Amino acid sequence: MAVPLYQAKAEFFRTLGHPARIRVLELLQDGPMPVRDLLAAIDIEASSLSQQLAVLRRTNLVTATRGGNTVVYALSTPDVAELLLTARRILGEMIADQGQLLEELRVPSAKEVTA
Amino acid sequence: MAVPLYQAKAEFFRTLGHPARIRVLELLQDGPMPVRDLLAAIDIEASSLSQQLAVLRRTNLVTATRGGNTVVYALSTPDVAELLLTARRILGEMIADQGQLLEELRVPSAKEVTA
DNA sequence: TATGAATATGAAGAATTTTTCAACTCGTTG
DNA sequence: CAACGAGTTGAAAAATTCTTCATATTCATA
Repeated sequence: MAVPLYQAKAEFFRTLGHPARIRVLELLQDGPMPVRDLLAAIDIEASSLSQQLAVLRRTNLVTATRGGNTVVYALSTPDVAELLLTARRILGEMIADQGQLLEELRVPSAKEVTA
Repeated sequence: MAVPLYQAKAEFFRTLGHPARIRVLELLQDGPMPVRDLLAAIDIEASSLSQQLAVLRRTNLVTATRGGNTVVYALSTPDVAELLLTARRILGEMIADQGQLLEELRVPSAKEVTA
C-alpha cells in the first residue's frame, strides 16, 4: 500500500497535534528524560502519557531505552527541535499579527493566548 | 478563556494534519490561486475542499479574496512555506533513516512511501 | 429579473482519536 | 518467592474530526 507524500506529511503533522505530545517533545529538547519526570512535568494520567509516548515512538520521533526500572525517552533526531523552533516563530508572528489586528479594531478578544 | 501556548501549538499542527489542507498550502506556495484551480489539482469534492479551506482560513494560514465570481486564496505569510520546507526535510531524513534500517534488516516494508 | 456557475455553510452520520480503567510485564527489594 | 513500583497495553466509552448532501450566497449574464 503506497502512501503519497502529502499524506505522509499530514500524518507527520498530526502526530505533533496534541498538547501532551508537544510538551513531551519540548521537554526532550533539553536532553533525554525518564518517564517519571515527564509525568511530573505534564500533569496527565500515567496511562494517558504512555499512550501518547507510544504514538511518538511509532512515528520514530522519540526513542525509549529501559534502564533497570525506569524508561528514558529522547528525541530521535535534533531536527525535531528545529521544526518546533520554526513553528514557535511562526506562531509567535501570527499571534502578534492577530494581536495587532485586535488592537486596531479595539475589540476585546474572547480567547486570549498566554505563555 | 486563556489558551496555554503548548495547546495553541498543538492546534496549529493539527490544522496542518490533513492531506487536502497540506496540498492546498503547497499549491499556494507558488502564489495565489483560485478555488477552481485548487479543486482541479486536488481531486476532492468541492464542498469538502471548501470545508478544509474554511479551516485554513479560521486559523489564519490563508486569506481569501473574492474577485467577481471566483475566490482567490493565498498564504497569509511566507513563513508557512518555510515551515513546510523544514518539515519536508525532516520527513525526508526520517524516511531515509527508516529505509536504511529496513535495508539493514532486509525486511520488505509493508507500506512504502512514494512521491 | 430569471438562470446559471462558483463557492460556502449547516447538519447528520461515519470514521478517527482521546481518555479511562483494568490488567499485565519487568525489574527491584523485602 | 511474594509484593511493589514503573511503565505499558487493550478495550470500551467519550470526544473530535471528516465526509456528504442538501441548501444558501454571490456575482455574472441571458
